[in-house]
Amino acid sequence: MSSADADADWSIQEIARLSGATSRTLRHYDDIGLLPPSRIGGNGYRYYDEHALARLQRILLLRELGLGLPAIAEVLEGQTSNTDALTTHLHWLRQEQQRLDRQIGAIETTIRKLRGGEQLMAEEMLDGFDHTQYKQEVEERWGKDAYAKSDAWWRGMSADEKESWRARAERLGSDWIAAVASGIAPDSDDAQALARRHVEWLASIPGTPGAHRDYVIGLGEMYVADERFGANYGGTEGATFVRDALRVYAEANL
Amino acid sequence: MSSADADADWSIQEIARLSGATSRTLRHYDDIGLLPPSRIGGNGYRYYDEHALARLQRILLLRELGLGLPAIAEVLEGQTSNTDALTTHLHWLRQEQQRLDRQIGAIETTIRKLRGGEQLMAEEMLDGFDHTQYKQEVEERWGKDAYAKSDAWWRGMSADEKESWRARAERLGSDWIAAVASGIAPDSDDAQALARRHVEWLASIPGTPGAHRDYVIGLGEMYVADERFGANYGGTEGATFVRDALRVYAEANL
DNA sequence: CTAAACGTTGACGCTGCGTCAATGTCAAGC
DNA sequence: GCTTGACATTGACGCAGCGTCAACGTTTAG
Repeated sequence: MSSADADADWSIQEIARLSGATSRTLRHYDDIGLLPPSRIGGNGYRYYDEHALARLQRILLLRELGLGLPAIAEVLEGQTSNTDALTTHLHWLRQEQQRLDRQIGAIETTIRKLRGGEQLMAEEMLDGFDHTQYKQEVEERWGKDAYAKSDAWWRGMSADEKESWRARAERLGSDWIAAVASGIAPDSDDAQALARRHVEWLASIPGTPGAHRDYVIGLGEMYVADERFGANYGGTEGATFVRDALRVYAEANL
Repeated sequence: MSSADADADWSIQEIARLSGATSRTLRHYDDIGLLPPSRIGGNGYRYYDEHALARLQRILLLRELGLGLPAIAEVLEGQTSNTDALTTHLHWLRQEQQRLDRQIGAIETTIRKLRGGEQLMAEEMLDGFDHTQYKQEVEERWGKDAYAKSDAWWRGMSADEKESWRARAERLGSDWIAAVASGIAPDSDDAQALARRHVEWLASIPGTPGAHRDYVIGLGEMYVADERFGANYGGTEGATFVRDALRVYAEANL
């Protein structure tokens, strides 16, 4: 009979799995009165029916939108309408976003200042390279004019082009940092995909050897050796990861 | 002698005022070992010298950029370089921003769905107006074709124009909500400036009476009476504030 | 009958202080 | 020498939303 289904209720773990919330969360919602169980067994166990499940779904939906539990409670009590609550919350989110915008701008400015100048990216890159132990090797292999060529390329760009290039470099750095944070290995598929992107990015800089095996490997070493470069990849730890990933990639594909 | 100045140190309240932090914050920084006082009196009082003050300034600077106290400690200990810490933090801020972006998008979508359709803004505005107690008065004064005209105006806009108009309306709503939250009075200068903006915005909609005294006042009443409009201003409370501000403005200027 | 799985009620932890509370100290004026 | 007010101290709770033990009953499958 279907009445058996209609009267059914579930244990705390069962709705936890049905809804995606944890049992701890459900007990918390009970504690603060947001979602009391529909029934409590003689053993103290909490049981929930489909009514409670529906209420839970609404709670989780609003929570995903970022509303606080008290605000959610007001909506469910009918004291506040959905649109009212969401509009208010939307406003607060916009404030937060502006705050982040300002912080990001301030940090970018600070980082650039710490580097000692805005347009030194390219100079630093090759200048830094020269500072490494690989200087001789590089000059022998790719010529002493590599620096000059790249410098001319950089100076030839418009401000917008420079900004776009910088943004691209930052996105790459951001992804490297995320990769490190996620705990994957340098030889994993994801890391190797990043390495490929990195090499393609390098190849887009004229005057450099580009996708050349020893150049890529040497560059990786430099990221670790020179803090100014490592900073783009989340510091020494990140730079080490990038170096290892690049080496694996270069030895396998270049 | 200048040596008297060089050896000076300050009480906790004094550096609090010098730095802008509160004394509670300073005691907290002492508790967690982030900024110990340079000297502790026999009475247990904390005293700070110019060295400690400089350290405090660095702390506050990094804190403004959003870094956590443990991260700041690492930087000051020299375990992490400035650029490393800032780059890592920058990455985390970007993640947060994307999260907010997604939430904002989801909420806007939800609100529009709740309203029952995207492009009903203008229709709702005048339709809702008609539903109020002011319908007769409005029709008598401004003619029955006001709705039709405005409807035609809205439908004549391109998608981009509509979006831009919607964004403008949302910014206005956002500012109203901020005004209410800040606790100012409806007849304050700031609120009246908003009212002016609001009226100018109204006047930009063809087919409406625009900056007409009774129209503006009646519209304000409608915001309170009809929840669909009040939602744009943070709910009933916000709508009431807008109504009062508009009335004051209209009676004084129109 | 037993072990595994699941249930319960506490209670601490995290971020960065704001905010009392209870109490001691110091400088200035009478 | 005493009072007063400003300033100092060390706790300790509170906030948002659960995660994470801990210590201990209950149900269920084998």
